[in-house]
Amino acid sequence: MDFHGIDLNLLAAFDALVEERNVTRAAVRMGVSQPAMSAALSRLRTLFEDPLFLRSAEGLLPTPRARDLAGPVSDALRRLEAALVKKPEFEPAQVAMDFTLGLSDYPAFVLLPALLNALEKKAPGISLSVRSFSSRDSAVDLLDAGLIDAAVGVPPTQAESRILTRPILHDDFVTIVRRDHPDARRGMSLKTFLSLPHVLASPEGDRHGLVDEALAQLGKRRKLALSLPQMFAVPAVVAQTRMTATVMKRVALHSPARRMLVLFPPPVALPQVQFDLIWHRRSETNPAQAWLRALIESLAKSL
DNA sequence: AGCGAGGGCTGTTGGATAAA
DNA sequence: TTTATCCAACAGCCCTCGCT
Repeated sequence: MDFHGIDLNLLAAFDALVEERNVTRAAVRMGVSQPAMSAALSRLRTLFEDPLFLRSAEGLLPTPRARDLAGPVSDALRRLEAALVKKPEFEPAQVAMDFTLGLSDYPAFVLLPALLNALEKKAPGISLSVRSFSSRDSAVDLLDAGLIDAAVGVPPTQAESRILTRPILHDDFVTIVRRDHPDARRGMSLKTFLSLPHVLASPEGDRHGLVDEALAQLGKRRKLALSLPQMFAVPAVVAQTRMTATVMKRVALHSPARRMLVLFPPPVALPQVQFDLIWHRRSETNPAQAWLRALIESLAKSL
């Protein structure tokens, strides 16, 4: 067997290029600079006497030679990794470390109490930092930059091979008004719903939400009196005004203003809201991060 | 065997340029 | 506009070689 001239790191670079189809992202994945990855690609081209990847509008396209090599190289690297890198057992009770999670408001509200209680019991040496994010794709940016270990939020708009997701939380909407509201004694009909001023919680400050989309399909519009980014302020506002709001059920049920509110099924059909656990492929096999993800998933299931 | 010098390789940053 | 590539200058590591 003659491996003369073949550097295993070059094969790892090739594997990263096959997966990412982009020199810059492959460089990030390998923990080297972009020029270094470009140089590695140049050495691979010399080694295999083939251009391997060609630039196109869709990114780097593998040549037939690169496609032939991709599977065997990937298999070989996985086998070598399994054989050579004996991963240490992760013992949560013994470690001292900090995890950073990206959480939008709702997952932070729903998950954090249970998560902190579980960490105190199972891993007292682990502390948490939380970074908030507003738009659905900024979680991906934070993961790409390595600023967070995982995120929980609405699924990213575009599927990316380097970003992994799993649905862990669902919730339904309810329409809320204050308990002694004179216009809602007989329930929440569509007519009543449309006659009341509405509060909309929107992280991006939009004045158009899922309710407005559902109403538009019926050819209807509601009166929006207030749009605010603080989702958890909405029940308190509704409890002390004649406004109504349509919010996720847990937001209403766990609000301090819960006793002053009455909850109705929304008079328009609204989809269930889904929140995903989101993480980067590079942390897929990290024992500590895998343990944290499994813990978050099991806690979400038990809610 | 141990040491130091020299050279090659590969990495970095910073900048320029070409191509999609 | 974004991304890939190339270049220059420099740094660190490792191997080879010659010497003791």
